[in-house]
Amino acid sequence: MDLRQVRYFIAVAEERSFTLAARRLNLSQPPLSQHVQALEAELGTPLLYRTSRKVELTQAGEAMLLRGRAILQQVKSAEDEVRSIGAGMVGTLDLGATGSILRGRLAELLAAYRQVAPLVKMTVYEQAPARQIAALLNRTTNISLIRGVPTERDLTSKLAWREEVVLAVPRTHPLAKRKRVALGELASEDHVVLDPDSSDFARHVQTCCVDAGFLPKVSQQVVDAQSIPSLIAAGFGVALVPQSIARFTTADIAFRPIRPSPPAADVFLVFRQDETSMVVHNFIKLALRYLGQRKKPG
Amino acid sequence: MDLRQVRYFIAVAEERSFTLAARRLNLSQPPLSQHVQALEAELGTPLLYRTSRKVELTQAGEAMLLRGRAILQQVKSAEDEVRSIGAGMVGTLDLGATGSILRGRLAELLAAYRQVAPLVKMTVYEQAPARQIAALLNRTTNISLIRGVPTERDLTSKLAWREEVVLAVPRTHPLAKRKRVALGELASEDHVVLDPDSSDFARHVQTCCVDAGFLPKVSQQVVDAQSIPSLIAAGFGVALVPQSIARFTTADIAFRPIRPSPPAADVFLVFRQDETSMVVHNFIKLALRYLGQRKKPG
DNA sequence: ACGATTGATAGGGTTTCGCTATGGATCTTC
DNA sequence: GAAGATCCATAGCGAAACCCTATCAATCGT
Repeated sequence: MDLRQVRYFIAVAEERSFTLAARRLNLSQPPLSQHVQALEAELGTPLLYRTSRKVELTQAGEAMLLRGRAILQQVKSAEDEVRSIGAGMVGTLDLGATGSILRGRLAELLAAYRQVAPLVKMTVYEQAPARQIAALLNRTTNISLIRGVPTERDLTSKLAWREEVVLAVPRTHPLAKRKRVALGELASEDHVVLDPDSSDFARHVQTCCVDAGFLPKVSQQVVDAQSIPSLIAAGFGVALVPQSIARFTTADIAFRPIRPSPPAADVFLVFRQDETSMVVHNFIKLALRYLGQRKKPG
Repeated sequence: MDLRQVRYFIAVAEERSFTLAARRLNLSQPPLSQHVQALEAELGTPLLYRTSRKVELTQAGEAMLLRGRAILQQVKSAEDEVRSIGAGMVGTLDLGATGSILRGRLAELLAAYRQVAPLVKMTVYEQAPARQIAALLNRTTNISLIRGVPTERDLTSKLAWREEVVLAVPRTHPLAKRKRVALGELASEDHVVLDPDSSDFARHVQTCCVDAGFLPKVSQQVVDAQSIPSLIAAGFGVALVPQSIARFTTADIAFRPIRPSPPAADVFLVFRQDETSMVVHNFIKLALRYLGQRKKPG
């Protein structure tokens, strides 16, 4: 059985006429007769009761009409679905990110993406960078956002955005009065730092300080970047934080740029090199375009 | 989209190889590649991720595989259904018959038919002959069993069976001692008769009696042939009944042949000349064959 | 490094497809 | 009531699709 035969038969059945159906199908009448005959021969039963004046459906024809419509509908539905998946507009997308990135700029990125591809089922896993790499490699996630490029050969990285390192101090602190601060001036301060085991940003900051000639004196170590502002406000000292953390600020805290500025903390989109999912590629394409448009968001 | 393309793609997807799939399809490998390419081009997305060493499904391919299987299954199911209907093994069959015929030989005929075509939904309407003709003409029923051929030009009749007219008398009646009885001998008897308005058999008997030179003296008129035996047993007189009524007999009654025998009451299968239902034609064919095999049932 | 295997591509013969022309049958119209 | 119109089926022909064999490019295994 051929879909063309089904389409042709349905046209004849609906028009109750070979001639009209042929017109509708942009076809001449003879091949239409032949195809319907072929279908009837294959099914071993007449589908149409023909007189030279009118065409009526047999019972088998009635059934064939209903079933044929259902088949064509299913075919169309399958085409649409496959096309959507192929275009990366339908499917699943599993992301990995650390809490600070997730609640920072990633949230706005995901919101923008959801507007473009609302049928994609997104899941975000909040995990430490090392776990994210592992998850990418064992195909638990498709994309990760991490600071720094992983060395694994199967992974590709693309720069998502750069975050300047800024100083967070209590408003009562002497440095709060300054317009900008040099990194070396923080050698004698108490520092609130993130856990370097789980935070690439913490390691980045540590490297910057070592390059500036000192090892920060740790008054408090935290796991979640969001807890830093309240600790600063409570007088635990100062902290070097990504610029984006400023969104979680309170009135008690001031943020000041570091000058000369240390290297920015770069956030990368990381994914498998052999990734086949069009959803993933589509997301990456849209994300880079979106992030490129607004390099410096509020 | 073409069913062949779908079949070919499914083979490749299942075998994870063009070469093996081509072998399974009794086809060489190049046209297989081309058909899959054509399908991918039409859907605007790759379905397979090919290296020169192995073939894997893309997400779109996974969806296409599932949908394709469903489509082929539905096609096969449709083919089976249409074929069955075309062979007259599935569908509906509405019959009309009078009570005596229905509870007589028709019951056994329907039982035999049900064994052959158990999927046919049968409905039997018990109605007077005139209503049966009307029901046939307005397509309420497909087939009727009536005595005598209707005159309507749109109807076709085929002899189903012939029923001899026999005499029913109480065992105490003088005629019960006879081996056979002539019709003329019944001129002076009291007769239990069916309603001639609703019974072709009653009219047939009446004609026979008139041909024999008398008009039966009616002691009692009934509508249902089944009530005759008990009335005979109760002494209401004699009755001329179809042979098949003997199955409802009791010990108090004797049946005797009429000699010389009057014309038999012929029962006909009647149906529309333009009937298209294969169920109907199949039933008629099977019924005539079945009835022909056992002309004289017990 | 070389042979074997896999999928893609090229070219040719056969089948299928769709078109025009025509036939047979019925309905409409004058 | 006969002629024309309409409808579906058939016949014959040119074009397109299809499937084949032969070959190429790339990768895997020895």
